[in-house]
Amino acid sequence: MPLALHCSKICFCPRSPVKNFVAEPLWQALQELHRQGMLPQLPAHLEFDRPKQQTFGHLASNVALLLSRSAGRRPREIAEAIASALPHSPWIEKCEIAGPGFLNFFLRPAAFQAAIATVHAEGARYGSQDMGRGERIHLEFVSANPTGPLHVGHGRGAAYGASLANILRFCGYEVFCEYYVNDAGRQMDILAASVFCRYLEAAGQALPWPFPKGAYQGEYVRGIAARFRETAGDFLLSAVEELPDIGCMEDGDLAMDVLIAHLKDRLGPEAYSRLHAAGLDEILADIRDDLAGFGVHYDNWYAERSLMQDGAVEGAIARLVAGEYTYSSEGALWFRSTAFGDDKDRVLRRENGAYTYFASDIAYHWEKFQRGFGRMVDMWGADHHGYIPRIRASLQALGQEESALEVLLVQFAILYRGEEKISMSTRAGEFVTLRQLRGEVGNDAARFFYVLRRADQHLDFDLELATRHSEENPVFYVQYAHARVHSLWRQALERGLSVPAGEDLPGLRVLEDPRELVLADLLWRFPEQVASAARDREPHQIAFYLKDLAASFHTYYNATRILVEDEDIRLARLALCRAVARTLANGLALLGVTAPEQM
RNA sequence: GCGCCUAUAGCUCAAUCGGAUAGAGCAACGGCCUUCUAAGCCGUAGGCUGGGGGUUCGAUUCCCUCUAGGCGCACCA
Repeated sequence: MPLALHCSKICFCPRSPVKNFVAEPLWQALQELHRQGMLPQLPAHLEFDRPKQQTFGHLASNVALLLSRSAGRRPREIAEAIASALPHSPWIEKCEIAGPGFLNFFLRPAAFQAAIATVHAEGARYGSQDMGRGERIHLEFVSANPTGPLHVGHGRGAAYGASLANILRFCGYEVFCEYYVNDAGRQMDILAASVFCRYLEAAGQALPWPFPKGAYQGEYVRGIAARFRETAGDFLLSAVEELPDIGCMEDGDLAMDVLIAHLKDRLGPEAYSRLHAAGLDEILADIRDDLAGFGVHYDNWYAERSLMQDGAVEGAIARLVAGEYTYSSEGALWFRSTAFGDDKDRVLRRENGAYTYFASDIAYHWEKFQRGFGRMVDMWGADHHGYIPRIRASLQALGQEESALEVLLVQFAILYRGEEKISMSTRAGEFVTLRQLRGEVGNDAARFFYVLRRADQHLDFDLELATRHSEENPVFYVQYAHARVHSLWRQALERGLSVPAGEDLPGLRVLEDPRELVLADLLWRFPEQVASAARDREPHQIAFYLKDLAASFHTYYNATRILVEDEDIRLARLALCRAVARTLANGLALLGVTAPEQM
């Protein structure tokens, strides 16, 4: 019977009582009217809205409005017929017709009491579901160049990606998180040259020109150079002879290229690669450690160089060539991306024979498909949005299902300290690192603040606010609600009052206060919210839900005495509070935020 | 110039693939601690959802246009 009960808004959560409580009687009524001939067509699925206004009930259906056309009758007329055809239900108090033809369902307290029982029964799994049905999904996020420590902009991508991974896993997807390491290419050479310059300084060798402005200016480069010199000795000094005079060069980028070419030539492949690795290895280790400390974990770190080494780049390009999507011009090999809607064609192999970043990225995405991922989600900085058309073009040219790639753009986080805006530039070495941020505001506040906005919105991150332990700080607001519940437990035990024991759920029929029902209604909503966040790839929905739930709890707590003498009432209220704490903890866990039992 | 994104209360942001009277927090104002944590609660005020047009039972949401911001337009990554 309920085959067609796929309700996109409610039935994402198979265990939501709503489906059984309202959808089934409604479906029966619709079928009855269908038999009677009033409704020639039935909807493919039922949807419910949660009305913003209490007078509109707990759940609303617009089915009468939708069927109006095919039935050739006015919506209200249909609504009235449906309402009178509804079978009796122990969960439904009444059904009203309102507005243009909405059916507003009012539920009995028993329905909400059942929701509380569900939370207890499912515990840490409450809110989880199988909408993903084990589908494999590849998540790539952060993937910052290993040319320096992560800064607060990367932190946003990290928090967003890790939270999204948690949410998708909770929804039954098999999630694979990967960090793409851009360890090949010019930026890494610039890092190597930067380390070289600092190395000379550490060795007491004066540079014949000022520290290049095209090099990485950050202090961390000095540290890397000093440690490299300790372990590797002075062997790099051979490259000092006949250093090119780049001091007089106007073009900083060109100057770096000249310096890099000199180093490669003078040191030879092996020594140069040691210099190259000195920066890369240390910075990558720092990034891994930083992310792990932030609660962000990857299943794999994928090296761009491995694509070069195992021929994946050549293989992918060969396919493009074979498909006649390429041409040669001005000594370079071009991909005809304009054939797939890109603004201009793109270089794959430069005049000097080196592959572009784009070429390895094509190979990388091709390789993801080879590994069997039917769906991949890339999280990129918003400044890379112009890159999307060419990647999509390459997927099409390679005959891949283009819709399998989702690109989520993460806007920059703009850092403030009160009114003061803190500007950042990696190259100039002026930035607040993620590590500094974590030290200053803590992991919990950082993780929560980062996902408090939609990813595609600019984020103003106020360090002052995040560190303030006050009512203005939403993360403490939510955590405090959780801690309060545990405080109740401690209080009860101290006073020798009985509390709900183990698996046994006390009778909940005494929970009839409107505030209690509102709370239970919110609990009920959690699985729906999780599903919605997963579908839209929007962790902020969880953060907002948690703020709502915490607010409702604080209201309830202030208005209602929990630890009363009457044991039936006390146990029932404690069970409700416990369910709130459980739900808060589950939600916070999805965001990588702790749920302290005491504050 | 072309393309993408954005525009909602004084500020920062929500609004469940189009729903009913657009919601929170902060800031402002007024209340609540001899009682379970005041890191809390209650109340008041605050809006032509940037302007205009279209689609329909119904638009903050979809389409067009204008305005104002952000970002991107490399043989960098």
